[in-house]
Amino acid sequence: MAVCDHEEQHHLAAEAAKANMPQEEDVARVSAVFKAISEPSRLKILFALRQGEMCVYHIVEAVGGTQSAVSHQLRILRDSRMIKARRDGQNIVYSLADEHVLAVLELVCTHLNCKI
Amino acid sequence: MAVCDHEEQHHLAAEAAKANMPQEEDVARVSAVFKAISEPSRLKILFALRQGEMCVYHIVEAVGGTQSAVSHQLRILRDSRMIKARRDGQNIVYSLADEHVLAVLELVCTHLNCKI
DNA sequence: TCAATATATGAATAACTGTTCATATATTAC
DNA sequence: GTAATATATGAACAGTTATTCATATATTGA
Repeated sequence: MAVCDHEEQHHLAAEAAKANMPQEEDVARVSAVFKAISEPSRLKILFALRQGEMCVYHIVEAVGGTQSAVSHQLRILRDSRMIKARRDGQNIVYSLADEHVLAVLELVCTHLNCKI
Repeated sequence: MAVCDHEEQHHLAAEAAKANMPQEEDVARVSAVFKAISEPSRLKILFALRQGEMCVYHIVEAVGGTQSAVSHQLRILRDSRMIKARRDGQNIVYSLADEHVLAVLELVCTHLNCKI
């Protein structure tokens, strides 16, 4: 019956895990954030915006790629609330949504021991 | 010539962004970490392991799905160093790799204002 | 050695995602 | 109003990824 040498301990952990598992909806929300910042091209946009707000033209200049591709990526980052946008005349000016964004990036970079 | 009303400011930011952009390799490493924890099924495994180490059988019990699917996900999490494994007799016992893993999860949950 | 159990893995398929291209919308200047 | 500029978006295609199924490996106990 025992499936492993730690049946009692692991079973309790599994029960606790089920009891404390976040709701599907919250898992999906967290997942969406990580997915948004998991593409290299989107990561580069976030790294670029560390320097301050920029309009699309200059983001393209900073990260490369086509205007269309960057614009699609900006939408995904915006939908997942990692960046915010404001219109300024003909331009849309983007910036990081809040201090959490940089904090997450820095935490992972620390974890990986890579300087950014 | 000016592409936006903040040409000077944005151009400087873009130049700084290019100068401070992490190397492709580092972007890829950071990207890989976020990708690893961006799938709902893998996120659930991490949430489950908050309760302590568990063998595969009990992880399956905690998060659902088939043994094979969970095993594939465990490999991805392991390859990206989010979890670690040790053999214990017939079982492989998994646990979170270090305190950074939970810290990142909690940071994002705080950002989203969802309790986990 | 053999059987039983726990876990891992390769291949195939289905679903998802990023980019490109063409085009649409919005703002400004005339 | 029209032209020019900045940005966004829909569709299509290509590349990627998660799951399933079948099977392989590793450990234990007999």
